[in-house]
Amino acid sequence: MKKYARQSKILELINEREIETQEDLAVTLKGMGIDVTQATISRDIKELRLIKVTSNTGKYKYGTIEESQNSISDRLVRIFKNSIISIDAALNIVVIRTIPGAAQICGSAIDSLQMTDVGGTIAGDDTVFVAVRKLESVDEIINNLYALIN
Amino acid sequence: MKKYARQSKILELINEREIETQEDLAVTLKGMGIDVTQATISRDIKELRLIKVTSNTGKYKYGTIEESQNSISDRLVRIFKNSIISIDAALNIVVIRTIPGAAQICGSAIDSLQMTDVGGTIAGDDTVFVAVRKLESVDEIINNLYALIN
DNA sequence: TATATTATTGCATATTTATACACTGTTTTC
DNA sequence: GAAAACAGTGTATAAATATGCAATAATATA
Repeated sequence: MKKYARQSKILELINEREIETQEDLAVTLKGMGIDVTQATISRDIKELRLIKVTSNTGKYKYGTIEESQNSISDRLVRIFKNSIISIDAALNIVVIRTIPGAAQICGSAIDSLQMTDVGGTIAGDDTVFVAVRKLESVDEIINNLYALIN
Repeated sequence: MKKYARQSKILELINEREIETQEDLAVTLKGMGIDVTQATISRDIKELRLIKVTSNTGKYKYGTIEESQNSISDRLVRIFKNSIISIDAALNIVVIRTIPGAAQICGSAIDSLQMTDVGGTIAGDDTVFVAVRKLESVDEIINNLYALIN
C-alpha cells in the first residue's frame, strides 16, 4: 500500500513547484522513483480535493483550496474593476452604475462582501441600489467600494 | 457586452443545480436564451475561478472556492480514517502508528490542523511523533485526534 | 490455509477542457 | 474620422482528464 506515501509526495510537490498537468506530476514522481500513471493521479487528485488554479503567470497549476483562500475576492475585485462606471449616493441608498448587463453580478459581489450596515442590494441591468442601514455609514461604504476598484 | 450578464447567470446556475460539465452549462444557458459555446465557458470559468468539486453523489460538479470551504478538512479526516492504526502517548510525545507509508501525510495533516500546544511533528514511514508543549495538553490532543477519526 | 471480498492500479479510450487562429465589434489615439 | 490597438467570441482541434474494464494485490472470512 503505497497510496498514501504517493499522495503525501503529491501534496509536497504542488506546494513546491508549479505543477501544470497530471502528466507533469506523473513524470516528476517517476523521477523520484514513484512509478505511477496519469490515471492514478487523476484519482489521487480527486481524493485529495486538489484544484486547478491560475498561477501568477496566467498558466494553470494545481493547488489546494486552502492556499487559494486568499484569492477568493480576487474574482469580485476583477469584476468591479471592469464593470463599475460610477458610485454615488442618494440619502441611504448607494447607487452604482455599471456597464450594461453587469449590475446583477456586481450586486452578488457586493452581497458576498457582507459589509456592515448593508441591508441588501437590488440590481437592474446597469444599476445597483445598495440599501444602507444608517446614514452615517454611507460614506464608509462608498470609500470601501472605491478602495476595491483602485 | 453581455459577458458579465452571462457570468452572473453562471454563478447562479452552479449554485442552484449540479452542473457537471461545461457542455452542460452551455446547454442550460442556451435554454435560457443565452447562446454561448463551451470555449467561452471555459474562459468564463477561468475568470470566475470556479472549480470542479465532487458532489455528494461522487460525481464532479462545478462550484466556488467559497462553498468548498467547509470540506477543507474532509481531506484530512479521510486520510486519518484510512491510515491511523493507533494513537498513544509517551510523556509529552503523542505517538501515532499508521499503515506503512502513511506517516508523512498524517504528519502534514496534523500540522495543517494547527492545534494549540502542538510544537511540531516528525514522521517516519509508519510512525508520527507529535511534540506537545505542555504535559497537560496531551490528553486533549489525543481526544481531538480520536474525535476526527470517529 | 484456502476462498471470498475489497481496494488499488494500469491500459486504452471516451469525455472533457483549453487554446491557436481568425473574425467582429469596440475603444483609443493621432 | 481613419488607423491602430484591444476585447470578446466561435470554430476546430490539441491537450488534458476521467473512467470502464481487467488484472493484481491486500485484506477479511470461514
